[in-house]
Amino acid sequence: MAETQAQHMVLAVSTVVFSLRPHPDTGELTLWLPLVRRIRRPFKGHWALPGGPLENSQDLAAAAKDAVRLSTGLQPRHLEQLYAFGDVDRSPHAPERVISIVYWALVRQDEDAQAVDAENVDWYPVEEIPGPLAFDHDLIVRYAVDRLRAKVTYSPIAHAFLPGEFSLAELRRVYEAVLNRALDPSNFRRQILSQGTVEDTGRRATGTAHRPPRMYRSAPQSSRYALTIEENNDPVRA
Amino acid sequence: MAETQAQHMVLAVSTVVFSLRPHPDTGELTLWLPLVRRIRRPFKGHWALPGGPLENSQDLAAAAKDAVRLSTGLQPRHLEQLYAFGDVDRSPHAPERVISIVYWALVRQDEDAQAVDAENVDWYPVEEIPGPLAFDHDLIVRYAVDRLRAKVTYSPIAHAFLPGEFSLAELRRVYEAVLNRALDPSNFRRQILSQGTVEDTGRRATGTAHRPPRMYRSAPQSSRYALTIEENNDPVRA
DNA sequence: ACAAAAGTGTTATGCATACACCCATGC
DNA sequence: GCATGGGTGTATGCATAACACTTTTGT
Repeated sequence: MAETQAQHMVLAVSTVVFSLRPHPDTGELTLWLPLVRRIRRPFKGHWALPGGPLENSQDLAAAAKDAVRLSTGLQPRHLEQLYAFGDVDRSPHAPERVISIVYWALVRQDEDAQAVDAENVDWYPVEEIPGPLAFDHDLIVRYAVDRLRAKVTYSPIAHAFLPGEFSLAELRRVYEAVLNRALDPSNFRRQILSQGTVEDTGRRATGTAHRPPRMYRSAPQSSRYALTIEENNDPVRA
Repeated sequence: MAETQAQHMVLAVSTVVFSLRPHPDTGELTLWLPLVRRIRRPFKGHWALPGGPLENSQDLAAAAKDAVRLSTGLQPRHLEQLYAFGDVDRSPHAPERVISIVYWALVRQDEDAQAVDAENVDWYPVEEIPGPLAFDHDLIVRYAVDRLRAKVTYSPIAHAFLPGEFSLAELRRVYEAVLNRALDPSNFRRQILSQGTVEDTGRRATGTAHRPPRMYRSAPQSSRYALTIEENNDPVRA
């Protein structure tokens, strides 16, 4: 059975990598992601998600992390499995059937500034993807954005975009960029503080043109699950 | 690369199948699932989730559905991808590395009564699994139960356990069985009716030993997504 | 009549939203 | 002083929960 499989299937791992950068026109913070221009068939010349075939000795998450590192030189601060895509007809012009296990990742805003893009890699705002992408990657990107937007509302993943210390206004701007809508500063403050997901460092920012804000750090999680270093919600052994 | 993969990996699809049956001791409705006793190494003699290697011409969901049909003769009324498990060390004594894409499914209570279990298949209450299961299937079952419990609170999947027409008390008992706690009948009624996920058939049940309840059917979904026949929430093409 | 479950009404509580207003700093 | 964003206080509406109460059937 394994032999039959082997000749006609490839198992690949890809990653949708999110970062926050100002929009070139409006200057507003928005979601960006890196794409890789394909240099071979099928879909030669189209843009695609970073990824590649799964190596035999690699865990799935490790392969997803490698996709980030190899395309951008960055280390993801949050990594989580999105979905496995494996319809028989999803790679129409490919020699083999491709099953893709897709992850999504967040990178820190300050680290993103030092991104070293590999050959044929470019970043795009999620609303301005140079489509159609290769394979079913348009669908995957849309799904990943939906998941990120949903998850940010009930989980403290937004912290993963920020450095170790941040003001609540910075955190709010992250939420606003992800959700693409303005949030009330005072209510946002109360909600975040009541969650207990951040703690006051006692320090304040300096050099602002106005009242200096308190700086916070993200608090150690008190989930009933043991969390992995990426703070994802994968099923874990107790 | 594909050749290297081929010799050492197998891609399998398994399904966690949930049904509702009375508990043998208490008589209370609880979650059950079918397990398959392994007749070959590795984990010979242990119980495992229904499933098998992915056929080349099969979509992932079709393979998951086949796992249900071949083990129990049943047709799932809800089918949804759970997670892809692929750690290098998850199949320690197997000749090859196994990557499993796992689905979870719900079967209707009335159809379950006609289940025809295959050889070496038996059902167990989810809280009384004859563990340890093969591979990492204990972990998978626990994760699937968590997902079901979470999803039932914000999605009308519970309907999938019930036949075309049902009373709100029957629906409530489904929720109570899944969540494993009692729910206030009056508040439950209001919540369900305000969601608009059920509609009154105009008929009433007969032969009850008390006031006959109205019968409802599940209402057509008005999601912004096109839904598949299984009513899952997989990413779909617009 | 009584038991049992269906179904309605009322109230309390907590959370999200909206928004008025004060605070502290650089210029 | 004034502009700017940080930060606090308060009223309102909505969803949930708790529970008293009425209705309708079979026995």
